[in-house]
Amino acid sequence: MAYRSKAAVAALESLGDPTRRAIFERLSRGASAVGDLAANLPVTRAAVSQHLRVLKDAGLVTQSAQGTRRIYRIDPRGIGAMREWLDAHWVNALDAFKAFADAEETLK
Amino acid sequence: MAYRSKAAVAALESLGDPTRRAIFERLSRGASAVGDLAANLPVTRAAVSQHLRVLKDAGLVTQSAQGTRRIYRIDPRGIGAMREWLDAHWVNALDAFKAFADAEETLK
DNA sequence: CAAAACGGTAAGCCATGACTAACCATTAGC
DNA sequence: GCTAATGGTTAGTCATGGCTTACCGTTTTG
Repeated sequence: MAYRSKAAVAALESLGDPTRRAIFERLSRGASAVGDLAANLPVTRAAVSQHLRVLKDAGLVTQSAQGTRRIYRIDPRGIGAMREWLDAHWVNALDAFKAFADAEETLK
Repeated sequence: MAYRSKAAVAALESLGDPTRRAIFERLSRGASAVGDLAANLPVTRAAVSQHLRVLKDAGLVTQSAQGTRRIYRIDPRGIGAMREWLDAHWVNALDAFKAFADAEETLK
């Protein structure tokens, strides 16, 4: 589970940036090449390339070559890791909240 | 849905920071006062207070007074918004992936 | 093989934001 | 009412990281 949570942390870190979120959202609607992504964003191709590297290192996207074009697409595993992280903390939070509510109750 | 996704974005933005994640993880294991949080973190109380404000604005935590102490606890709604955001993009990604796989198939 | 298309990389600039120190406000307890 | 406890706020510093420009490598195409 340690490596899972590490993946989740990397994913959270990555999606904290607005531009990376924009890239991620675009890719979730379909795979795309670097230049095509950059054409629809207010930053240069170089910036997009750098962001894609971060997203890839975080396990959120995968890359495949098609001639000179690099096609990027969402890697569902990255989302999965985040979901697990969120769910774990959600369960914790609900337990803690329940305990809190019970304690409140017994005080009355 | 717009306001939901806005909440999700704020949550993602917040949890991009390591210190805020540490605070969030601690709170998911139980409510805590500002001073107690700071005592277990490598930053000052002031920094923790600032982070808590961000987390609160993002809908990830709630606050309640107990004497002079401010008790912070996880707000499950924040996590919920993030889950929805993730799930929406997950579905998109899976659809896109399926379409991609089908296209690959028809090429053979 | 030459030129074009496509992207990754390096160096450098600059803005954002995380942090601390100092101060102020509120509540509790003697 | 005075003191301690608790924490929010402000001003200012500094590092992180996002962006651009320029350059280089690879693959395709004529």
